[in-house]
Amino acid sequence: MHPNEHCNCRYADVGCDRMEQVMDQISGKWKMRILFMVGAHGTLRYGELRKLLDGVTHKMLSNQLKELAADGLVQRIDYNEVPPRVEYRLTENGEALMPIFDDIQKYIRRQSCGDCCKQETRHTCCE
Amino acid sequence: MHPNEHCNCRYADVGCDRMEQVMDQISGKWKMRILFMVGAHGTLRYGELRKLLDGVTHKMLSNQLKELAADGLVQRIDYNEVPPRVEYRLTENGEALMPIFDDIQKYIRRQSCGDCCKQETRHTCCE
DNA sequence: CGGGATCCAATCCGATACTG
DNA sequence: CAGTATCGGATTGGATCCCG
Repeated sequence: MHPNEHCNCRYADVGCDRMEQVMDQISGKWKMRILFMVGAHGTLRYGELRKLLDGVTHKMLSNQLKELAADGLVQRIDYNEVPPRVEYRLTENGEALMPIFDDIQKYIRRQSCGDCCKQETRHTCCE
Repeated sequence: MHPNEHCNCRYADVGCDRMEQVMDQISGKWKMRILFMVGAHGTLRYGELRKLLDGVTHKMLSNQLKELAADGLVQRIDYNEVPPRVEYRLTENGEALMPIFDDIQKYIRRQSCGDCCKQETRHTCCE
């Protein structure tokens, strides 16, 4: 039985395999952080991304980037230079997931956001 | 240095702790699936939810539900009956995260979606 | 029926060392 | 600089049993 047949649920895609696939692709500790950071900056070198993602280890970042690239969400651009220079940016598909982060920001703004940010610079989510 | 100060990134909230907190709350293998399923159905008993989430174990579902409740995303309603009857629904905060799933569906629809759904019933994402 | 407790396997993940 | 390889601890997750 399709889950929608006997309930009044609001989404037609409950149980859709592709939904689960996408959720898998962006769950995990670092996936969303990486997508968000790369998407926000447009283009990032490996080392820059590593600095921006607080606490990520070398291993995790390279693994997660490899998975995101395999899933077609980020693009890896190797300039074949010495020393190496590699840039990451979102693919068209990856860009298409960015609205998720707009939603999360809207979600944050609708709540009281007193001390949500430790940094001195004020963020839009705190205004 | 705030990550936005010297780049042209599109989001003001890069590095915002609250963003990371929310990402943590919805990452993990089952969190998004649970939120999506409960949100889509409005109200679900524990056993119903368990049947709908393919492959979830007793332990995982109860653990993840407890975390989602502690994070204020789902509401647990215990009717104190024998045998027990417990219902779950989204809190106001949980509801506010639902647009994420609309985004994922839009994301799916913009791609070729040939055999993304095994079920016989056609889903909107396949049309 | 809706959990909690326990034991154990799988995997995740961090630290470190190494490479072109 | 941008990775890969390896080890080991921490965490996740499954199976089972128990309880009101």
